[in-house]
Formats: sequence, structure tokens, C-alpha cells
Amino acid sequence: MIVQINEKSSELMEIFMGMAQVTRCCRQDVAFCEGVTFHQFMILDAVAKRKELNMADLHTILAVEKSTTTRLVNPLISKGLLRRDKALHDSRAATLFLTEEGRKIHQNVSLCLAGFFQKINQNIPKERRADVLESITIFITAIKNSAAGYSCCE
Amino acid sequence: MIVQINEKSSELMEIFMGMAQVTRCCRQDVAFCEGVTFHQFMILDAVAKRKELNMADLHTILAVEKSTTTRLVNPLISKGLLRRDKALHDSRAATLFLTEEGRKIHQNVSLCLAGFFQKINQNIPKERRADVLESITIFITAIKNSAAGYSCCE
DNA sequence: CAATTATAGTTGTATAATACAACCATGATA
DNA sequence: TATCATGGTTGTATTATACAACTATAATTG
Repeated sequence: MIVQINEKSSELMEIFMGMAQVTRCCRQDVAFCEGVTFHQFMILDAVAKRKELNMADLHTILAVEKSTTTRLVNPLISKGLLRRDKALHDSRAATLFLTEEGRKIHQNVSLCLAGFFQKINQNIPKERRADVLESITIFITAIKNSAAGYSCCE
Repeated sequence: MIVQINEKSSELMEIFMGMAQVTRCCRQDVAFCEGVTFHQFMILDAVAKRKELNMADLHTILAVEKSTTTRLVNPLISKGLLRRDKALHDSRAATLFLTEEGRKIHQNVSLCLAGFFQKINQNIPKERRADVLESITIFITAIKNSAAGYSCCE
């Protein structure tokens, strides 16, 4: 059983290494397109999908600490791509809106990303595409479920 | 066709967001186990697999800039987990060795990671496991192939 | 053999994401 | 009214990452 676990560990290790490498092409410190990082685009996209978005909802979507949400949003406000207003329901809360400039940037990057995504699709055998995407979703869910409640050192 | 591309973009966007989130549980700035980050463990693992490892080979394995390899290795040397010697074949080059302490740490983290990996496996339907892992490998390769040579802004 | 070019790795400088603790102002509850 | 909870910000800090420039050494060229 130990041998089998080691084999599986090896395989998952390779997969995690690969994932770490490919998430680097959608990476934080590289201006992905139009001077916007992938994470920043994620935020623009989330706001674009809804006409407006609360900060609290955003940090749920991003699955990060509240402080990180503030850090990620501020540069977009500085760049004039997002606007922050007080929420109506609670004056502590903030609501985010896309600016006109932000709408344009979001559109441009969406097109660029669509090209990249299309290329990814073309690099997957046609008959495997649905299966591959479903499998990844299963894998991501499995990792999230496993990470929750998993602790070794604590 | 535009609608279809948008649908696919959306799906891949969700997948990339998911990947960004799950790679965060194997994240750089969090001590994964024994005070070692996932990337640091990757390095210990690569050296452990080979009795010794050249820096040049390591940065090929990590697929990062030479400078990044130096940055990643130095803390492990400071912690006494790795040792660096001049390479025999070229006195500019350096060879990395695992120390006794590094061997111990590598072993402890390996066990911990095996537990995590086993949990991930248990969260994947048994009959899907081989398929899921194969699909991810296909997806990772597709992204790498697509990222190579893809430029939008340049 | 000397000069030139290439290479291995390091350092300076810089960015981005991320988190925890502490904080402030506001809302909810007792 | 006092106390507790919440939304978001700020201080402080870490890690990974990259480009440019550098130094020392190796390889190549004439």
C-alpha cells in the first residue's frame, strides 16, 4: 500500500507542479493585457457580469481575506477602471461599479482572453474537450474539499 | 459562433479561477509544513530524487528565471536543508545536495503531502480517478502549448 | 595564445498577491 | 444605552517572480 501511495503522490506532485507552472501564465505580477493582471481582470469580469458588486460579495468570489480584496481593488480604482460608492443598505459597506474606461478595458481583455482560450481548446483533442473540462472541475472540487479541514502541523 | 466562444470563455474562466484558488493551498507564502513552502518542498523533492542536482537543471525543472532559482534556493541553504558546492565540470556552476536535516524534513513533508493527496483521491469518484488525472495532464499541456508563442499586446 | 563571445549564477531593483492583527465607524442585539 | 458584531482599511510582513546588470569562468575564434 505504501508503494501505491508513493506512486500516486508522485503523480499528483507532477500535476501540482504543472498547475503551478501554468497558473503562472495567468500570473499576478505580469500585466496580462492592457496593463491589467489576470486577478484584476477577474475582478473587472465579476463586476461586469453584475451591474454592480459589493466588496463583501467580491471577496467571497475571490475566496481571499477581506484585506486582500481591498488591496486588489485599489489599483483598479486608481487606474480609473472601477468606482466605489457607499452601499445603500449599509453605510459601512461599499459597492463597486465599472467605469466607462473599465468597460472598454474589460472588453478588450475579454477578446484577447477568448483568443487564448480558443487556442487552449484547439490543443485539446476535440473528442476529449467536454471530458477534460469536467475532469478538471472534479479535481478542483476535490482539492477544495480536501484542503478544507486538512491540517498537518497544527 | 460568437455566442459559443463566449460560453467556452466563461467555462475556462471559471476553471482558471478555480485553479488560481486551489494552487493557493499549495502556496508560496504559507509555510506548508515544517516551515517549508510548497515551492521549497518541490526543490527538496527534486534534489532528493537525484542524489545531487545542478542549479541549471533545477531552473529547467522549475521553469523559472535563473534569478528566481537562486532566490528559491537561498532560504533552503540558510535553513540548512540544502548544501551548495561548486560543480566539478564547470567552476561557474553549482551543485545542490540534501543535508541530513533536509532529508528528514523532506521525509516528514512527503508523508504529510501523501495524506493530503490521499484525501484528494478519496474526493474523486473511484471510477473517474485515472481519467481525471489524465485529463488534467492534457489540459496543462494544452495551456503550455498555447501560452508558448501567444502574445496579445506585443 | 590572446581577444572575444557565451554562459552560470548572483545581485539590485521592482511588482503583485497574500495574510494576520489591529483599527475605526457603523449596524445589530440585549 | 451599552455591548457585541460587522464591513472595510491600514500597518506590517512574507514569498515568488522577473528584468537588467554584473562577475567570474568556459568556449570559441583568429
